[in-house]
Amino acid sequence: MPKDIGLSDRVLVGDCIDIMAELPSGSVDMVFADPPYNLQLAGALHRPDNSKVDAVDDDWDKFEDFATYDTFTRAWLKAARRVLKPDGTIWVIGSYHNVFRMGTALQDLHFWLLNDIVWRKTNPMPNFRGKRFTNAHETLIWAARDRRRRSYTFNYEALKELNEGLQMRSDWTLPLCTGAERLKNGSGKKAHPTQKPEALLFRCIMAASNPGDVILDPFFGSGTTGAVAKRLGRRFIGIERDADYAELARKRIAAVRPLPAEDVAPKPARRSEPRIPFGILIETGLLTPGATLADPSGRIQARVKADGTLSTTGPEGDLRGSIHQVGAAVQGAPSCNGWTFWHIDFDGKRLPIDHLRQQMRARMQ
Amino acid sequence: MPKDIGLSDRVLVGDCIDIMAELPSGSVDMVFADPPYNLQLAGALHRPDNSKVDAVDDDWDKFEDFATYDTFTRAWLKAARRVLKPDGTIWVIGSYHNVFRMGTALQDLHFWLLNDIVWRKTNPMPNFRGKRFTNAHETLIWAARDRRRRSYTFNYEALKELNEGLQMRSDWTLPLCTGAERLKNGSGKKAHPTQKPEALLFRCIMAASNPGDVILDPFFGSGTTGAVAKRLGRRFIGIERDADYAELARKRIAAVRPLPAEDVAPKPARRSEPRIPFGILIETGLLTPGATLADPSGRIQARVKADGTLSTTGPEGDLRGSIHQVGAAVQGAPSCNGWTFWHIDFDGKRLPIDHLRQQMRARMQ
DNA sequence: GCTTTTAATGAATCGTTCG
DNA sequence: TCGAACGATTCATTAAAAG
Repeated sequence: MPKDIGLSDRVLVGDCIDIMAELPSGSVDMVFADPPYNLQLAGALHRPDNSKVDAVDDDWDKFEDFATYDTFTRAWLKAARRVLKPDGTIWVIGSYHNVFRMGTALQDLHFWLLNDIVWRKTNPMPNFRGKRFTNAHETLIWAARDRRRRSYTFNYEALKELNEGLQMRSDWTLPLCTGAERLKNGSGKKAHPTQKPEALLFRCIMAASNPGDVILDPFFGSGTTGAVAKRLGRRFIGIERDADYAELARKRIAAVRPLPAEDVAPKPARRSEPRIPFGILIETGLLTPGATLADPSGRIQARVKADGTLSTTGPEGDLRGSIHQVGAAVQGAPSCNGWTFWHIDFDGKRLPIDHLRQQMRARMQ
Repeated sequence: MPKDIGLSDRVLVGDCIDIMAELPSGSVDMVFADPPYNLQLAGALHRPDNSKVDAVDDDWDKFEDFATYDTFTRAWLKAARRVLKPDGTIWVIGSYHNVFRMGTALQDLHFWLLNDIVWRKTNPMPNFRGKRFTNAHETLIWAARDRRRRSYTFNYEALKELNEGLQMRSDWTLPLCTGAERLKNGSGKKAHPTQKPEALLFRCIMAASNPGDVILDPFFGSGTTGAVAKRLGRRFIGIERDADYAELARKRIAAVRPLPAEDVAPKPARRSEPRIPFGILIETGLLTPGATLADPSGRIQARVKADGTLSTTGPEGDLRGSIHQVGAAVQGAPSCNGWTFWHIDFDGKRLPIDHLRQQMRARMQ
């Protein structure tokens, strides 16, 4: 146990660069940092139902330009590196707005990148204007303080167990922090704009620290890092600029009870079969655009398009849409399972395209 | 069709920075780039059974330090930006070794990031030493040439169809390029170390280009970009430093047959349909002055005037204006699509007036 | 009490055309 | 070039309200 025990399990209020400068060097086992993302939002965004999106437009996320953001990033990373033990590791989380600048800064400051981890959100906010891909993930970078030191903590076996006996991969599928876990203020609104789910911190802390280790979070916010650290028997140092958030975090953590590790194992992953979009059969070449599909009798035919739609001529004119939509339309039925309705001739046999879906599932195992 | 047709559908051998300098500026619709990853492997890597992993250790992947890699990256990105049309977009792909430096360079060169995309590999190479998470993904960055230009190509509807009616997300699950698709040399070994799956290029090209567009790949390698571009009715310019790889790509692409044009046209977006002024419905008798329109619930009503305006009594007095203006006002919303907001009773059903617009469009064919 | 509908919301760099 | 007008656009969850 280090002697600086007095500093741990506390939330310090102030600028993280200043406060880290006061901490003894080489005293921290792991850093988790969720800094401002520098979102650069232009105007208000409305949903199709005309409601306004509650965006992150706080002052703490505003930077004049990339150079200002880089200066800030390098300053706190440098301070964090001094405080880390030689065998320590750091986690940072960000989106495409800032994560490339953080990754570059980490490499320039001689951190050694171990992995980039993708947090796949099961329930992200959609892209309301249809102008981009749904931004459905955030990126974490996990890095060692030094290239040379190879004795950093990585609880390989524990993570493998968490993943049902398979090596934990670099993509983690987890829901957003919503519902009862999301801290609310008096009026029922979210108390902090960017509260992270505890499951995310659980996995980072479980992977890269041991019970009794000291974990530093320089952008403590609502205190998720502290809550999970306490629950998993780790110590923590939180730094937060906003006194109200710091107080919120203190109260939250005070209510947390440390638990034996076996009681906090996450829910096992769902075993359901993965959904296979029809389009992937085309993208991977199992089906060719222009191919002809037919109903079980062979009387109704339709043509496969490159975008995964079918086209055919129905009683009321041209039809184009998904395998399910066109299948329903040609039958005059309210709905249709296109996977079992549409068939393709293969080796002289007429097989449902569900057969191709099974092949695809096997490939994607 | 542009006049520089002579340059497209060719594989040029040489340094991509030199060759791009010879191309006319603003002549390319989309760039796809899979540059060297700067892997920095310390020594040979062995599997648990002591077999050696066939890692990427070619000379083209060796850079002395980050500064050298950055200089190279900025030089080819700058050249690519000059060659791009003002509304063009660029895709780059990389791993954590180099993608942060590419993202930073893109931002510094005033590209405007649109998405980062995660390619989740269904069958990644495991981590043999158990010292890190299985590196199971690579990252693509999709960026517009300019922040201002918002008319870049994004075939939203086509991508949505490829994903069975749901918005395409920023995480794509696709298998590695293996089996018959993987090009082999005479002795049965892989002909190129980093051949990308055609399914990956299919999605990029389908999303961000139209048939006939020119797609430039400055690190052509085995020519996956060219093969998929040709198949989807796009033109391409490939640049490859290694004459043997260029020849491999030429032969590969020569065997590709373009799909029929009708099969590769993306599903058209609604905004590309001809504009119908509301007043035409009245002029042509589809709607009669004096008719009553209502909101979806039927609670709010308005009266159609002969000049194509609506009039109603709102909470703050009489309102009169376009279907959009009045719709916004009665909802207290900043804007409103009057076509979908206002309904009319027809054969006992309440239908949006967009239904009448569809009839009008059909008549005007 | 139970089921069905409706409403709310999440780190968002989210438009195009015409006069 | 700029302002005004047109009009295109959402998924998974949770929770409250309605039946």
